[in-house]
Amino acid sequence: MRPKHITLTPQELEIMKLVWQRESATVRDIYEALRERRKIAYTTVMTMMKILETKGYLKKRRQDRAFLYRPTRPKNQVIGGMIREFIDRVFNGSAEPLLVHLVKARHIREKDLQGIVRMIEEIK
Amino acid sequence: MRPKHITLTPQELEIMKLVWQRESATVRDIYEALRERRKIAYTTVMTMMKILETKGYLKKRRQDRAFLYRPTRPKNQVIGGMIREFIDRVFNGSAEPLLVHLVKARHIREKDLQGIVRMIEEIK
DNA sequence: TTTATAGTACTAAGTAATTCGTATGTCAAG
DNA sequence: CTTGACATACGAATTACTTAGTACTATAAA
Repeated sequence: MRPKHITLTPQELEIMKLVWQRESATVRDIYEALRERRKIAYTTVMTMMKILETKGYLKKRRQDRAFLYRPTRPKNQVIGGMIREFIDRVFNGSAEPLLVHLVKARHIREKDLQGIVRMIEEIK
Repeated sequence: MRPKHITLTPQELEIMKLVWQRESATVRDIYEALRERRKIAYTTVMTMMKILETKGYLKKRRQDRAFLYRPTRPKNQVIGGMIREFIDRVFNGSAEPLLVHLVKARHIREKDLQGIVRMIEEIK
């Protein structure tokens, strides 16, 4: 049996993106960054960051009076897990149909497609 | 408050996949297909299919005593919407980082990568 | 020293998603 | 006619996710 995949919920991801941008951050840092986009309470952010800590995505240490949070895992690794979960859920674990969809649906600009071709050539 | 899902939830998707496979299906058809994989109640499937109908993903007509459900939208269109939502949420709307990730993380088999290169060549 | 401020801890409530039980109706077999 | 199988309708419990209020603590300012 495949181990249960614990991925980030939408709001958790939103916060993690901001922490990754900063390397480390306090609740207030993230609160203010979120506040620029929408109404949210300080304690809501605190609760979410505490959840992210218990889930093992953040670790904290005290800095002066407040906690300073740092990511425990690199962004690429976590995002990779989310892609994996998406592929499992939507395409039954096969990545190729996703790739086909991306290319065919023209979600990608022409010049980026050429970059992809070069990348593939390098790998093989 | 969590933003309402504009796309299919995981369980809704699981059911829609089975309906798409069959072109049309009764609650019992889907119930039996799901039952092969996991324990689930008949009425649970019925509730989900009713939800999918009110959300506009399925339409029904009576066949003998039971309802026969049909998809209202093609699979490709719905899956495309889910990919779009994923890209928006995880990559802030930009598809290239996803593509790069797929290629670099070796989620794709070598021969499929070559197929992608051919597909790109055809497009341009 | 008293008060205001900035922080955490704890609790709880609202909403979405998932699950299933019970009541009820209909039809066919006995 | 009665019974059993199978279907829907309706209601509701459960779990996950998101949000935020209130109480308390420590520091800084007056």
